[in-house]
Amino acid sequence: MKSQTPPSPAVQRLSLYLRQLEDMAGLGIQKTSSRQLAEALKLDSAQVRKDFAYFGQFGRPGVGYRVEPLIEALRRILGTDRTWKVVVIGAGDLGRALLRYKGFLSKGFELVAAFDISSTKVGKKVGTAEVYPLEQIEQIIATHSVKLAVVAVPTESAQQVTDRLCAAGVMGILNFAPVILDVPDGVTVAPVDLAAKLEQLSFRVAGAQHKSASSNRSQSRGKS
Amino acid sequence: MKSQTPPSPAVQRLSLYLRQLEDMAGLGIQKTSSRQLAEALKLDSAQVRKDFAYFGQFGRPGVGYRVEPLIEALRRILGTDRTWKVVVIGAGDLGRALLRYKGFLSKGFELVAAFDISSTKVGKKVGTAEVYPLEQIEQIIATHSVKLAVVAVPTESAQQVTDRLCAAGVMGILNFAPVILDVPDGVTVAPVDLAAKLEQLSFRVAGAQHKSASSNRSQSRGKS
DNA sequence: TTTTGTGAATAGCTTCACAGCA
DNA sequence: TGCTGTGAAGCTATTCACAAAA
Repeated sequence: MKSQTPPSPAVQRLSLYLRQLEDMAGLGIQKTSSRQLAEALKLDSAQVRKDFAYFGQFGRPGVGYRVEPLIEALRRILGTDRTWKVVVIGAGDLGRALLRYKGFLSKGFELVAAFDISSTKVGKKVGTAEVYPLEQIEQIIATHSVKLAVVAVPTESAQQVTDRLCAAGVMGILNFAPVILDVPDGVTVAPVDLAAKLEQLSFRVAGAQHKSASSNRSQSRGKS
Repeated sequence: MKSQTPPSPAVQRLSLYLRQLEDMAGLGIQKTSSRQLAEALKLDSAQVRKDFAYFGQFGRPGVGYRVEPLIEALRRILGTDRTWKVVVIGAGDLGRALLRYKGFLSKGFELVAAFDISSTKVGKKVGTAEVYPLEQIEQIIATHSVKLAVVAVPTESAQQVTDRLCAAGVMGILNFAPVILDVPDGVTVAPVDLAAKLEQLSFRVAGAQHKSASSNRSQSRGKS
């Protein structure tokens, strides 16, 4: 029980472990092992054990891990043992696609409202959320105590929207705009740059062309 | 001119440098320095220099880097000095949002076709691409020599669609389905797991709650 | 046996610090 | 002086390998 600070790659893998364990639970599987998890996720089994060890002791030597308790533990660690309210800024194609995506709720994220500058979109319902005018960002974030937001606006308005979100109390931002957002200390940004992801693929594929000895194993990251 | 193999984090940052340089070029800026780039991207200036050094010598001591030549060099390295044809599998909300996104073309990616199982979507045009039935995947990939694909289908069909793509000659896959895809050697997968990204935010925000001494600087990474 | 948890060893990445060019 | 390119140092993360638990 040393409890060092967890490497951030380990925290990212926690999401993968959780997903895999949820899949297993759905199949009625009740126990598993670091080896089984490692195989499914293409990792080293020692890595699985070490990742868990940063957060506590969850397994039993000679036996392995019980699926359900481990799922609960990972959710507690990730903070998704409760439901987070999330707002989406920008009800363009991408924003609306996210609002309609069914997978967030079961993972602990409820999209409670969307915001858009265009009056043709305001008032419409997309998925389970209504689209509000930008003016109401502060009010709705405050009344719902929203801590997480998705930025899906054009690049030009991303920073100013972010400033308002931070001022209104948002602490985590999923950013789809291809720009590095400036945020105050304590606010976390998770960038999603799709063009950059394609560029990484381009690099690997173009690189694999000539030097046929591509060593790089990669379900690439994400770093990402 | 040692040309070690580039660390994969360095390759990811190449996309950031390129984006920043393109922004600069758009503003008419003709030269820059590792310090300037580092500041804009919140990195260390030595890191910027080292990242470039993996691929060659692009700057001049005492002067810095010329923006335009550096952009061209980075595009060549990333393989986006040409245009890649890309297909999108799945014309649901997300697939259609991607098909309508204007930002890919200028980055060197042309969405040439979409595929969907639903006959109500087949035949429609979304963005600049037409939606074809799944049966035509092999034929269209072959006739256009498509090397990159986006998987935006439900989790259950992601692996089988992937198998077909790989068999048809696709070498890089941007995967939005929350599952680890099995691919043959030489094929690269870039996963985009949005729920996992939100979980990372949840972890940071929930963690920052009690232990107010959050040390983790982070435009987090994703890695990914 | 099997499988965890973990110190020790290794590998990988980032930052330092400075020689050399402009 | 200002800035690059780069070995060396320092730090972080992964893998090894084994003692202890079941």
